[in-house]
Formats: sequence, C-alpha cells, structure tokens
Amino acid sequence: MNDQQPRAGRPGLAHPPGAKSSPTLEDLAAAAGVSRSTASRAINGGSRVSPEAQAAVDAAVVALAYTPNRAARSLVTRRTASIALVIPEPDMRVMMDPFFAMVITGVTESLRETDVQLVLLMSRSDDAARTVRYLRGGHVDGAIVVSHHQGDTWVGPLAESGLPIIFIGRPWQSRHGLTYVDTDNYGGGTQAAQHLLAAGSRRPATIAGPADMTAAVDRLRGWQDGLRDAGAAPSPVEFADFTTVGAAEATRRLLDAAPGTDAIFAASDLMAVGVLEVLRSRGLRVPDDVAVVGYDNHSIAALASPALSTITQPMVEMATKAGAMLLEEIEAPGTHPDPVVYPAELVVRSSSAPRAAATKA
Amino acid sequence: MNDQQPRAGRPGLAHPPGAKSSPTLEDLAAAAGVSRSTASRAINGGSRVSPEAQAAVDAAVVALAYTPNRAARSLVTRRTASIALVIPEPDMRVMMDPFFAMVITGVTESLRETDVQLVLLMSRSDDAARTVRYLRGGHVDGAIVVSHHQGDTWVGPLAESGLPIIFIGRPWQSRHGLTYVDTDNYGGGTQAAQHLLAAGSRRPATIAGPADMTAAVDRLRGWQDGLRDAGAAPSPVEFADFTTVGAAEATRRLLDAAPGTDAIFAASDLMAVGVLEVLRSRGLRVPDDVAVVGYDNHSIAALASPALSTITQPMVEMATKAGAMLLEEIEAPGTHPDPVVYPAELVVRSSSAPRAAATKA
DNA sequence: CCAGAGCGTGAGAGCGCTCCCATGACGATT
DNA sequence: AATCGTCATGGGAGCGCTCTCACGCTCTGG
Repeated sequence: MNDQQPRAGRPGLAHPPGAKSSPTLEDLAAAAGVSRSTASRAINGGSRVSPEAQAAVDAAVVALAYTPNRAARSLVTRRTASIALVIPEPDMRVMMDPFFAMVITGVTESLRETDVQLVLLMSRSDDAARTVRYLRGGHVDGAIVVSHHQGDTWVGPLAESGLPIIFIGRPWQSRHGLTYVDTDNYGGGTQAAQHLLAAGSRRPATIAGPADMTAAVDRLRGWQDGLRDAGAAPSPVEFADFTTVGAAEATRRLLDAAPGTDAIFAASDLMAVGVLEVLRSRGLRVPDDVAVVGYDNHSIAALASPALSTITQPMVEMATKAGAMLLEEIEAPGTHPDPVVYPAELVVRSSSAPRAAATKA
Repeated sequence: MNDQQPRAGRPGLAHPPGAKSSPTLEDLAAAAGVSRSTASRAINGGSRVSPEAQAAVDAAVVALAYTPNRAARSLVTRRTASIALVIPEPDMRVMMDPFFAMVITGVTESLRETDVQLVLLMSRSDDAARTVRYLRGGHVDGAIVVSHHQGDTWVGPLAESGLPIIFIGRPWQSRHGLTYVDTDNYGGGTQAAQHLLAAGSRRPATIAGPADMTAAVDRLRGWQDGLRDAGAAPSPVEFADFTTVGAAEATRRLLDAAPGTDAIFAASDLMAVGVLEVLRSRGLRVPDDVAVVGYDNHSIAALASPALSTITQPMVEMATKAGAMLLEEIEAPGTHPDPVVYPAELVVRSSSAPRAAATKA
C-alpha cells in the first residue's frame, strides 16, 4: 500500500526524467500487466504462456516499440546472435571478384528469417592473430571462412577451438573433420578437358590458378585427369594468380613454350580475359586458331568477344547453404555436417565453338 | 570459518568443474592480485593505476588469454563497439558492382586500429522497417548508408533518431543536416562534356543513370551545364539503370532518335560497355565515328576494347573518410561534421582520343 | 606539526535479460 | 472425497562488466 516509499533494491531516482532511454523488459511487463518472467517467455516464442498474457505482451511490444537489449540477452544466454564472415585476404584485387558479392548475398539470404547478424571480418595476414582472438573470444556464434590459402596456419587452432565454422571452398586441412561447401572443381576441370578435345583440340594447354588454393589445384587435377582418361597427352601448364594481368603474362610464356597450342583452359574468367587479350595481340583467332574456356561464369564472360565458354557454379546457392549449415551447427553443437559439393556445369559459348561451326560466331 | 556452508548469494556449485568457460575480470583480478575495479581500469587504458598494478594486470591478461566480455561491457556502457554498413538494395546486380567492394575495403580500413566491428545490413525494400528497428534498437553505435534512392522513406526518421549516420553519396533529404561523403559528380559530368567537345564532338549525347539517385542526377546536370557553358546545344539524353544490358537498350533508342551522334557520355563504365557493344554491332568505330566516356574507372574500363576513357573517383579513400567521420561523431555526439566532397578526375584512354590521333589506338 | 589536497584502491550497486524454482489454481486419477 | 500431477505465473539470482563513492595513504603548504 505504501508505494510511495522506495523499496530496497529499487533505485528511487535511477533514470533522470529527461533521458529517453528505450523501454526495458520491466517496462514492457508493467504495460502488459504481467511479470517480467512472463513477458520474457512471451517474447521468446513462449511456451507456458496463456493466450491472454501473450496477447497483452504482444500489444505492449507494439505500443512501446520494445526491442530486447541484445547485450543483456547475450550476457546470460552466451549467444551473440551474430556470425562472422571471414575474408582472409582483403586486397582490392580479390575483393573486386564478384565471388565475394555472391557469397555475401547468399549468406545474407540464409540469415533473412533469423535475427542473426553478419559481421564482416577482413583478416590481413599481418593480424591473423587478432582475428583468431576475436573469433575465439566468443564475440560471434560461428564463422564462415572463404578463400583461404595453404599458408593460413590459423585455421587449425581455430577449428579446434570448438567454434562452429563452415568453409566455403575445401580447406587444406581436411584432417580436422572440417565442414565445407564447395563445387566440383575437379569435375569442372575434367569437363573442360573433355569439351575442348571434343571440339577438336589436339594440343590443349591450361593456365592454372595459384597452387596454394584448393580450387585451383582441384581444377588442374581434373583437367589433367580428364586429358589422360581421354587418351590425350599431358598438357602444358602455366600458373597465374587469378588476375587478368597475371594470366596475360602466363599466356605469353605458354605460347612461347608451346607454339602449337590450339586450346586454352583458364581456371577463371578474369584470367580467360587475359588469355583472349594476348591471343588477339598475337593475331590468333578465337576459336578458329585457339579455343578458350574460362571458369566461374563471371558476368564478364558473356560480354567478352568472343563470348567466353566457361564452367558455372551456383555460388549464391552455395553460400546460402553454408549459412544454413552454420546455423544448424550452432543450434546443435557437436554435429559436424558432412561437406556439401555442388556440381559444376559447362556453358558453351563462341570462344570454344566446335571447328565446324566456328565462323558462325 | 565454516566455509563448507554455502553462503547466501554465493552459489556453491555454479560452474561445473568440466566446463571450460573463459576467464572473467574477476579471475583476471585474482591472478594479478588486485581488485576487479583496478583490473578494469588497467584494461581500459587505465588512468589512476599504479605501474605495478598495470604490469601485474598486463601479465595476467597474457597468462589467462583474457578477453573482455563484449556483452557485459556494452550492457553497462551502452556502446556496442560495432557500426552498420547499410546497403539498401542487395540485388546481385548492384552488389556485383565493385563499388561495394571498395566501400567495404575503405570502411574496414578506417576501423583497423579500433576494435569496432562492421555489421553488414542488407536491407531489402520489403523489410526496411526491420532495418530501421534494428538501427534504432541500439544494436550499433552508428551507421554508414550507401547508395540510397529517392524513394527510401526510412532515411528521414532514421536520421532523426539521433543515431550517428554518414551517407556515402549525397542523400536526397539534405534538409536534415545529414552528413555525407561524395565525389564531385557534377564536376565529373562537366569534365566529360568539356573533354568530348575538345576532342572534336559536334553532336554529343549521354546515357544517364536512374533519375532517383543523386549521383546520376548530378552527373547529368554537370554534363548539361558543361555543354551549355561551352556554347553547345542541349544533348539528347536516355536513361538506363547503371547496368550493361540496360545501357545497350538505351543506346539503341538514342542512336535511333539521334543518328548523327558522334560522342556518348555514359554515367558508368558498366553502361559504357553496353554502349560499346551496340556501337560495334552497328558498325560504328570508336573513337573515329563515336567517342565514348564512361564513369567510375572500373577495372573493366582499361580492359575494354578500345580502352575506355572514364571519370575516376577515390572510392576507397571516400569510404575510409566516411568511417573516420562516423567514429568521430560517435565519440563526440551532436557534432554534425560538414559534408566532404572529393574531386572527380578525367582519365583519357583510346575510346575518346582526339580525332587527329584516333587510329593510334 | 597538522589540515587539506591528491592519488591509488576496493567494495558495491546495477546495466537488462534469462532461467531456475517455488507457488497457487486447476483438473484428472485413485 | 482426498491426492497427485499439470500448468501459468512471479520472485530472485546472477551473467561479466563499468562506475561511483568512500577509504586510507602520501605529499605538500602554512
């Protein structure tokens, strides 16, 4: 009855009247005429809440524009409702690759129906330690790691920390039972080999990606095995760094070393553009003199002249899957989902049209 | 003396012995032989801490691999140590634009020396309300908004909520005293006009960007004023959506309506590529018959054939500046820094080489 | 030689939330 | 009719941190 007297533990004048602080769960409960506990249950998709109480709370949420305080919540739940997207090499060069746009789009899509937030973690090699500290520090509930290289030593320790992690692209350290989402890079390489042979190539060659990335290595192996299985001789190989400029250089080396080359498989479309450039500058016609196949189905592939044949992969879908798998593993810790590998698919355009119909392009 | 008996308020067996939970400030303090308060002060760049205490705490931090609990900290400080990057239109189409890669790179750079994290907020128009709720909910300390359109009604309310916000690209609602970082789009348009006239064009035209984006509008106004000030007649204008395909269509319309066109200013490089395509398909030589200038200095510009003249802008630097300004405003709330506008610069390549030296490309 | 200022320190409260547990009101079971 | 669940509810503790405040110490000036 004596409400006037401030009770112990209830600060009499905690909030200055002027301060417009957002409503707390306590305010919500008061407005709904229930206890803080009941309000909390109602907020969190309440079981054990009567329909009337639920309705009252729902109404109060709208009336007060109540938003739960994330910090307070995660302090007790030990969940942060956020995941990290770790990008180990934020050079402009790599960032520009639409690959990242697709990954971001896909992961965001998988988070759409949740209230989980995406934290971007650009980790330069010189502060890898900091990244690991952040990830292990419980600041996120899980992480998606893209595009990591062989030299990235922090992967092992991180994977062992118990933090749920999904890799996009097969990681090097498969021993840890790491979970990943990837495309069939090996199969893509094989398809490129079969396609170019079928299109009439007798002396195919390849511009491979960096040897410290699994995607590049797998594509190369697939290519080589594809040639071998078709009874063809091993092809010349030059390595480049997935950039147009690097590939142009590699192509010059390749053509100098193997002048009779009549087909080139480039392990990325950006590299294929470099290949096309050099071929043009040397007066070689595509596909009549040299057929070209790229990889990624980058938007540039369709625009190049001639339009570039390429291997396509459902990057956005892969990233969405990775996000979904991560959420799953966070929900049920300890479950290590099996890796998921998406198929690669050949897209034939003018740059590798069979000799018979070559001039049509 | 009777330690056996659990005292009130001190749970006897709170943590199961097996659970490996990370060390708390209390643990840290115990290890360092100081109080929780002193440990806290030492952690937070402590003034009023003796050198010995500081050293002890520092050592303990290393020994225990202590990481402050962000949730607990932000619960009391009402700071989250994170900012949002709001991208209002996460269609693939737009995401693919290297613009975003540059923004992300730049913002990340500005956060490098802080422990502020970047939260990516992809806001589809159909859940703009959710985005606003999130931003106003105190989940981040500030936000950077890119690429917003005229129809984005949520900008006003958000700006009035008191949350520090920096726009990249001048927002439509300048009345709110909104802070932004931009380039001189008007000046870029003017330069394009002057350059093309100087290169010998008598009948220039332009493919403008969407009329609901300030960047597009400003470039167009600059272009028109540039022509007018040079005594030239108003140019034909076609609008497109900043994509290659859209620009190709617009170019066809343009050439049909104004067959004598001898120069085209496209408001983005991706659009300029569409322009080049159509010109090629119609048998018009670049720059001999029609000179072309793009905008953005996209990596594709240098690769196009002929290499594309374009207007360049320091996007990464702009984004870094935006990040820095945001941090500043968070640090000192209420200060509304003045907008910053970076210069635009013309890069001349083959696509607009003066008629005299045209065939050199 | 003593008052006062300055400084490092520790105790304690409390940020907003979730979860455990005790409570009371029912209906179902013997 | 007496007893035992079942269920919605509210009280209370506590997550890990920061911050205010009071305490005791040393150092100075009159």
